[in-house]
Amino acid sequence: LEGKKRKITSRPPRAPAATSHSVLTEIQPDCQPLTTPPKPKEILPADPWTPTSNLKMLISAASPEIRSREQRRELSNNSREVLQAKHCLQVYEYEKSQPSRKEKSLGLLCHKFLARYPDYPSTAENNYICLDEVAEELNVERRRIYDIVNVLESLHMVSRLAKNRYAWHGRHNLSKTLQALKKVGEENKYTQQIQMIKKREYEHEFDFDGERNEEMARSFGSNEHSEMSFVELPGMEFRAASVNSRKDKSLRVMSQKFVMLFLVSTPQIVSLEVAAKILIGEDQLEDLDKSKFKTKIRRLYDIANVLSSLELIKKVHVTEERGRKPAFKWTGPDVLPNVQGSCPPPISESIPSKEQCSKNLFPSRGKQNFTRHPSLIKLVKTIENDRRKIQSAPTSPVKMSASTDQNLSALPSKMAQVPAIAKHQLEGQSKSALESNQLSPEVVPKPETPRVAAPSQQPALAQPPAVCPPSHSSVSPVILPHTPAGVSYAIYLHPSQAHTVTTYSPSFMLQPLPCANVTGIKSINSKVLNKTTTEEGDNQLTTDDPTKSLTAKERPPIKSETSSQRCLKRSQALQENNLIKKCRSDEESLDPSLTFFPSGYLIPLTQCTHGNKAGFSNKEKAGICSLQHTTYSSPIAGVIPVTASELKAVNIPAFQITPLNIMLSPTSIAAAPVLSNSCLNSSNTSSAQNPSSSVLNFTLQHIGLIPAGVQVPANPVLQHMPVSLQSENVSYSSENMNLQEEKVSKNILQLSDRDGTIILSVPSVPKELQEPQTVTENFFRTPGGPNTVSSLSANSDGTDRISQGTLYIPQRKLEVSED
DNA sequence: CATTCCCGCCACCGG
DNA sequence: CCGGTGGCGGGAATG
Repeated sequence: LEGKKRKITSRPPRAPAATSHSVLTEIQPDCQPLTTPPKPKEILPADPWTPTSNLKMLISAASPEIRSREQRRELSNNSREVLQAKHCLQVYEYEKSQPSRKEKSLGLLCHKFLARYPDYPSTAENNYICLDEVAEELNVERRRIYDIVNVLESLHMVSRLAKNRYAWHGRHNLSKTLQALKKVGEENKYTQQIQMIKKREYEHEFDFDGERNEEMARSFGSNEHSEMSFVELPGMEFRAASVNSRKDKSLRVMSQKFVMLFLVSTPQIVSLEVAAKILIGEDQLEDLDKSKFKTKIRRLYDIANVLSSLELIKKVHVTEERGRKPAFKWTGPDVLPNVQGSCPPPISESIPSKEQCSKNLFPSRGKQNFTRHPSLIKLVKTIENDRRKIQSAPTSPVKMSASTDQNLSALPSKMAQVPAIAKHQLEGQSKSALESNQLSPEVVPKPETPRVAAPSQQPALAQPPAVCPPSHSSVSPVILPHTPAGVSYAIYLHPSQAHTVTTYSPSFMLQPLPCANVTGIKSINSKVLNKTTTEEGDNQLTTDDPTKSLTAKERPPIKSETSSQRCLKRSQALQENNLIKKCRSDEESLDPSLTFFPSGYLIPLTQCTHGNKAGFSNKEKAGICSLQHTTYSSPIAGVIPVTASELKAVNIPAFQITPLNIMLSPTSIAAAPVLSNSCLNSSNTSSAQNPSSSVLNFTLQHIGLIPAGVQVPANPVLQHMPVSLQSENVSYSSENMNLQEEKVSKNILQLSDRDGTIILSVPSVPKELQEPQTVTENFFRTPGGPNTVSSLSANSDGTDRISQGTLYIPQRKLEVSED
């Protein structure tokens, strides 16, 4: 397998002047000598020597532009023949994909690879992978397989058995792995590091190097131990150990770290740049080696491609003032904080004291969830001890104990039916997603099944409730995980009220109500929301039907419209154009009076039907808003039914933001008086995948915030309650974002984010908002803006304090776009 | 030109 | 010592 094929596939990139003829002559020779045996592409059905076939080849090989150009030219000349040729050509192109580079992309290869194995292989089965075989079958050099396998290994989707041999585990371990990774990520203070980096670049890089370095050093200093090694899963390690010794392989570790970054940062978007810097910085901080950086980026692309194939992330672009940067968005399953028993990990940025951390991380009961990590040891010795105990504890041959934990995946295949469903629900299911993907990339199945806090509601398979233990937090939010459809159903109670509800009483359960539309809220929203735009892109896999989506955006008839099943999704172009117009028109229709949610936050509820997911694939296209039936009810006050389409419009956030104090602080949320971490966490997880995602995000944020703003008076009206926002969520919206969101963002408050760095901007501030706002973002700089803010920052010592700062108002908005 | 990232050389390591 | 691994970076394809 020498490099022969390479020659074959590669042809003159551009043969502009070349007539079909000249090109042909050139190509022919090349084609002939093809030596690579089984290459599909080489197998040309028709006789290669025919002019037509050559032409076909040529064209197919040519880049689109050339192709079209050529076609045009040809048309003018001998249209007849050419036309035919063209036709054939097209057929060809479809049948046999063009030998473009994309065909050989790691991502595609990975897809092929993954297609060979089930996501959830039965435990008993021997799922062995022979690298040689695979390489051969997939017709690629082995080297490439290593790339794939290495990142799969980093996720424990495979493990090495021996030379050339791997065992396939599929996604059984995924959730655990992710948990572990998240944990480690938190321990490593990745969040801070990210902030650090962003902050830095923020301030024009080296302007204040001295200061920066100090901070940098400090932040990194705490995690000196950074030479993080491979994170293992308890059950897995020795298996691999038999043959696999070095676990610190860079690609593997890099992959893990990369994933950690996603899990730890709140808008689950990580730009390559930041990732690269962090991954480099860990080892040698301040080694601004350019080539090194470049290499790192290359590697990250490799990893990202595989992760993308796994549908854990997807490529997006974050547009800032400085143009758009490549980034990736986490689309994988939301990672639950931890085992049930443990208290929910704090919000990503707020790192609890070590003791606390250790407690949280290592609840005495949940043994299997720990990762053995050196860095941890360094950090907390006590933890280490705990860990040992835990780890040393006997582990059943089966990877994980299927006990009460959420390891449905571990369930024996017997329960096949149930488990299957459960799994899907639990973890973002990829397979189905893949299939569905074709239709609409947008819909990413949400891992968790919706569950209600009330025991009664729990599905049979019920995993541990997402709810945090009552004892744990003063505020008891009821959190419902997201549904695949993207409808989130979390209910947050007013702190005061929630407070009383330690156990989730049925009374709080949401019940579906007839759909009624709520209007006016949207208008409100428009004022407060941040502006973010997401361009929808699609990857190769996704085929989007532009036509469909458009209609949805139209504002549904207000008030009486019942089931407005509008598809909010629309083509990018349309989106862009329309948005603006839309926004304007929409704005007019403000109806402030419609402030319904007196006391708790309303969160869209979906019926907890397991079946939901199943359907998603179909619907996505039709309207991502298959949510139409979703009803939202306010736990406390009346129920306000809202149709899905309205969902976006309805957002709570609007008035909630109105409150004078806006605390934006991803990092310091913990500092908030009464705060339920669990709540926050769960809220964070919402990703912009869903149609209403952006709105949801927003909502969630607020929700999360609410708990933080504990001070909320009993008075249902939230008006002056301090609200802390998790800006991250807000800043970015999914591709499905609809007009309202857009306009919203424009009109009022802008929360932008540069890659997760939160920036709060208030372009046009409503009077009510004029007052000083509280922003909790440590590194807010004071550009001299009119707005002053106090920022709450977390100090290294673990204490949070509030410092004065100025609200930073960026001129640019953050845009996340897919490409 | 910039972004992506394929390709495969070759060091390294385990057997 | 051999063959599997996989770091690494040139530079091609693509945007």
